[in-house]
Amino acid sequence: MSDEIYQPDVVEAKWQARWAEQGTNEPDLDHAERPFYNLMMFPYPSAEGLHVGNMFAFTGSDVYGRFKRLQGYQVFEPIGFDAFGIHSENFAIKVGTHPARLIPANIENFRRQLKQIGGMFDWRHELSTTDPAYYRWTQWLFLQLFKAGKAYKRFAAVNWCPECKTVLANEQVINGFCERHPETRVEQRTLEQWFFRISEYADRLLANLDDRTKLDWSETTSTAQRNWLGRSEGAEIDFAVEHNRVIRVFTTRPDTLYGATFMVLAPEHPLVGDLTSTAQREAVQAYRAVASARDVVSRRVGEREKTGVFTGSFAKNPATGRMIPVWIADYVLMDYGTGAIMAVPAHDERDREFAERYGLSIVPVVDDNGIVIDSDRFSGLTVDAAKTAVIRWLEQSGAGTGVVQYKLHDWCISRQRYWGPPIPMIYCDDHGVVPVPEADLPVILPPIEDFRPDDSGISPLARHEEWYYVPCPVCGKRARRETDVSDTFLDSAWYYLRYPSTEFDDRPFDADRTRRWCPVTTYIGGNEHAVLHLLYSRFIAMVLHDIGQVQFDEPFARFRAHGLIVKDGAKMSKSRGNVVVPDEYIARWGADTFRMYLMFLGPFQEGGDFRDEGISGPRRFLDKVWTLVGECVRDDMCGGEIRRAIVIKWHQTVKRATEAVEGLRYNSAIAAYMELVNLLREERCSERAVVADLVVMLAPFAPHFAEECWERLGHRTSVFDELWPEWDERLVVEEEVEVAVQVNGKTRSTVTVPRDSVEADVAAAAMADETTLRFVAGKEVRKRIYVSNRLLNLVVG
RNA sequence: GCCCGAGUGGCGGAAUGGCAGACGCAGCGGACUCAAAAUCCGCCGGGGGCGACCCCGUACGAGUUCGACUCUCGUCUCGGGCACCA
Repeated sequence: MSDEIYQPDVVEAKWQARWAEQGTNEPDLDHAERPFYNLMMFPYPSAEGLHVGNMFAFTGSDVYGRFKRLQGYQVFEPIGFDAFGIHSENFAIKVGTHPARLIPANIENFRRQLKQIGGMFDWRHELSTTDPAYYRWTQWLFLQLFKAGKAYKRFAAVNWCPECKTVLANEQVINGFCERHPETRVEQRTLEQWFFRISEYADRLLANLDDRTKLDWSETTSTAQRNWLGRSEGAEIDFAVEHNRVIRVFTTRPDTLYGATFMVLAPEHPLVGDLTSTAQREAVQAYRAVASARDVVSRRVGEREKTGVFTGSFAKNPATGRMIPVWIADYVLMDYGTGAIMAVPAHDERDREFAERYGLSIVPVVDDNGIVIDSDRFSGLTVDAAKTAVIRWLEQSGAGTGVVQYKLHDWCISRQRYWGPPIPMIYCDDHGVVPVPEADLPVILPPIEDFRPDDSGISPLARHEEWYYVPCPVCGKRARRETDVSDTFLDSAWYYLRYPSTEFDDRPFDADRTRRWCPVTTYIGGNEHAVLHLLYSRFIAMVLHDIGQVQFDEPFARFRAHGLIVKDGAKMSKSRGNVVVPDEYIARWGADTFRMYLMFLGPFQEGGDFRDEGISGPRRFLDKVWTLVGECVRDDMCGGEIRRAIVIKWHQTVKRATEAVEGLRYNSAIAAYMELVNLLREERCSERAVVADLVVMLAPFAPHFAEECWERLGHRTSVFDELWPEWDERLVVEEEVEVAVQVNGKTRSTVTVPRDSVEADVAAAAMADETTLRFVAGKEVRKRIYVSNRLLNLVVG
């Protein structure tokens, strides 16, 4: 190979092969003394392959992992494929190829691309969620939750597309219509489905967000989780109705109880039937029919016009003693609070709109200053004081209690689909719901060809009798399998636990391995998973902790959300047609240049704009370093004494780069390297010690390039067996510094003084400076502010 | 509507409250070349001055401070998330 010309393709092929041969990226998982688990979100292997956004995310995480390795950690950086799920299945249906045939080809392509960009992946521990050796344990996980009482079955509303003949996820419903059939209105159906009791964990999921020892996360991500958990403090209050029944409501405004002039129940509320008078029966039934026909999505976010129907019944306001009418309306949701509200039209916009439409009375009970009025003994209190006082009164009188509500709902994990792990449950006429014995796992997903969903509302698996019928594990009589598969988010809720233990086929995760490597040291991923994936993973870890399976209850000690790559001002997406395919850039410029460019275009946590022109800069930079290394090898040009300015810049660069990389400000680290190289070139210096440090610091960004340079410098071992350089704080500042001289806060001049000069000396130098004097002449210096080695401000007047 | 995040040259962006625009891209001028590419040297926020230099400038308006891109309050714009959550 020519030493003079940098040929990325040759260099990259050489080092990728050598890393594989020598196991460079394979830490000793059983004996690592400084283990560092560097995790990135595993991709869904689409047919299109990895795009620039994926490459950006993976490279940024890889840079950090390589940096930690150079700091002396044993870094485990695994990768895998999130290959089950509705995306893969829908794509398979669209192109008419079975997903089991489609996915391996996609994975093969992803694997090629991931190797191509030079990630520090430990390929011994690759996994795919579709592998029976993996989903066996996903099913095992379900059984542990079932045994712990954290999984249960109940009826719940789902979106149903009559054209697709299947259940849709909420994201697949666009304004009440099917994503794939824009003319077909989505309906609501009620099916019996499996749920996990995540809402039991709401307070713990919330509390840990504030515990930095367990959870050091991007603020945007923890804020998103806080909002999603949706904690509200308030009260549950009972309103008496006829026949000794009560309507229980939840409110965050117990202070407005005296202003509650009517009640509203969700149309599905179980008391509606009993409360409906004969005269109103027909209207109520019609309204309920309309509400239940509407899909789940538009029921929530569709047109906001408030509609409702009077039930014919009245309830007694426990504070005023007045009888108030009970209505039903679909703006009240059955799955939040108690499914019933006390309406306070004077102080709630929705209630006001409803009251105005139907001519219901509006009674203000809070004045403009936030003081409660017309509320008996609570009048005159502030809103906050009244909340407390009303709750105390409710509790004393037995009419209600103070409660905390969360928006978080239990996690529905049933999918009436094919491409997922079958839920490992069996239904027996005599023994009811029976879990599949753990020894019988995995319940293999049968390789059926008619995997498309049909009209029945049950999974395609139900059509296959040879699979569907199974002996009851208890009595051996003919029983039926659960035909739903589990949510993809269950696959990804525990994959980090599997990675260190992929070679064990008799346990999901080895206890020693898990203790050594978990929780994950640093997790980097997209904020689109701020709630679902990251929340579900936390919940699963808590359950596993509580049943004694793992020692931690938070899976990701540190999480950082990376930014988005945009193109032409818009997020990259297929529909916009602005997706950039990385392969051609890598072929033209080399993987290292591509990595450098991605890391240079903006702060990693903010993302940036992908522009073709920008990529030549990092390539020119690498070419310069290549030349510098060549010069260093031939003739270590300023060997002996290095110029002072270079020593200073060298130490500054180490400092800046160390701090920038640790803070994921990769663009700043690269800029620092460029400045150092520019100076070395100006000074015609290729001092060996400086060049060697530069190559090491460059290694996380341009790993193949750095390895090659390291070898050219005469080394036989991998550059990743080196240690990241350290700086000497005393050598970060020049012996002579230029201090800015301000007059009344405006910079007017500079003076050069010895480093760490005292204020009086700097002031003397300033008063000898001609430019400064022009602004000070004839005026009295009333005050001086001195910032050591930086600035002197003279306040004159 | 609510909650985050962000507004700095032609562009991407840099600045523990201390010389705004580092670094890179693009552009302009020059060197080398028969020529082009590559490479190298120089210029590169706006305005004024022959010049040393001066004035203005970090979305907008106030404030705190000796000093504000940075902190506080308000306004506007963009991006993202949540959303009939009582």
